[in-house]
Amino acid sequence: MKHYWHIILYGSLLAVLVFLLKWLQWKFLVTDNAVEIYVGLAALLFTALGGWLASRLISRRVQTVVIEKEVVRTVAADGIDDEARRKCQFSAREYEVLELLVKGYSNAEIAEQLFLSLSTIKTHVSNILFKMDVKSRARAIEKAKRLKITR
Amino acid sequence: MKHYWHIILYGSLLAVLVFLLKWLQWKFLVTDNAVEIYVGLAALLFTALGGWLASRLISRRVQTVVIEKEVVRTVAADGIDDEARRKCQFSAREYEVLELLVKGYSNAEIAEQLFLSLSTIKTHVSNILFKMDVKSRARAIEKAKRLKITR
DNA sequence: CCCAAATTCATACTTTGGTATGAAAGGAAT
DNA sequence: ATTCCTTTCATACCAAAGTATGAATTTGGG
Repeated sequence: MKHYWHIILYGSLLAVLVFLLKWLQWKFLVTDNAVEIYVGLAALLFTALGGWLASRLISRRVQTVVIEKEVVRTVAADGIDDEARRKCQFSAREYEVLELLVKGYSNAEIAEQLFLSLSTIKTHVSNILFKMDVKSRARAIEKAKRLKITR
Repeated sequence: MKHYWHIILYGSLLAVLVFLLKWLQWKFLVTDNAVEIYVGLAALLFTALGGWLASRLISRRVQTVVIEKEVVRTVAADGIDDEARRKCQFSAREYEVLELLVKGYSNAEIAEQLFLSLSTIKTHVSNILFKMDVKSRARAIEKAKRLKITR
């Protein structure tokens, strides 16, 4: 709606390029295989143009999804600690451990399910608690459920 | 990495179109202004191609954003399942302890808040875990939240 | 009043949780 | 190639959780 300038810009570029091509044709038509050159050139140019155009138009879709991001902000307004969220950038493994931890599994059970040693789970859990800024798995469970960190 | 076919397909299409344009040129070059026609045609074709290509390549980003959508939906109204709680037969005090336990508080913190000794809390917690048929406070928290026993 | 249940507290003990530290191996980015 | 991050594991140590048992006090109902 408010992006008419896209079409205008595209039309203008089209016109300019057509004139450019006309000029190229007038200058190089004396040689035969010059045609392929500027056709290929035009193809590349317009492919790039189409790609740029599509990327601009698709970026609008991303912005539409960003509206759903604002719903996240709404949750943040309801009590999500943005600073905590940034600190909570879990690694892939840590998130796996967290999912089981939140289900109430003990370290030994998590180790068994992920085929890892108890030491490894202890390390992961310790790092998770640090990243979540809590001092016990009980608080981690409560916080994770409250902030909807896991499903 | 595993999308080499994109480039291959693009190259093939480019070749085909160049040959097509060559044929158009051979057929319509007798007339002068036919040049603008197939140049415009080529422009449109390659613009569309570029757009399609870009849309295919960019479609991934949109999916990445959608993941954050799942974090959003949270505002579900949560009520207490009285029946689930009655099945556990908690005493008044036990329920008080349970409410704090589910919030992730440690035994010491619960004792402090209820003005009771640590021993008393341990007794209550132990009885709560027995009544809930779980073996750790972590599982108790998970179960209580899943069955909506507390607020 | 008496009984049963609830509440409180303690002591001792075992298990689990959590921290600190170090180290080794593999992957990815510069 | 080197550096950084992740993942893995180990050992040691301290704190917290959980169990078992016993006991004193309170409370509500028959």
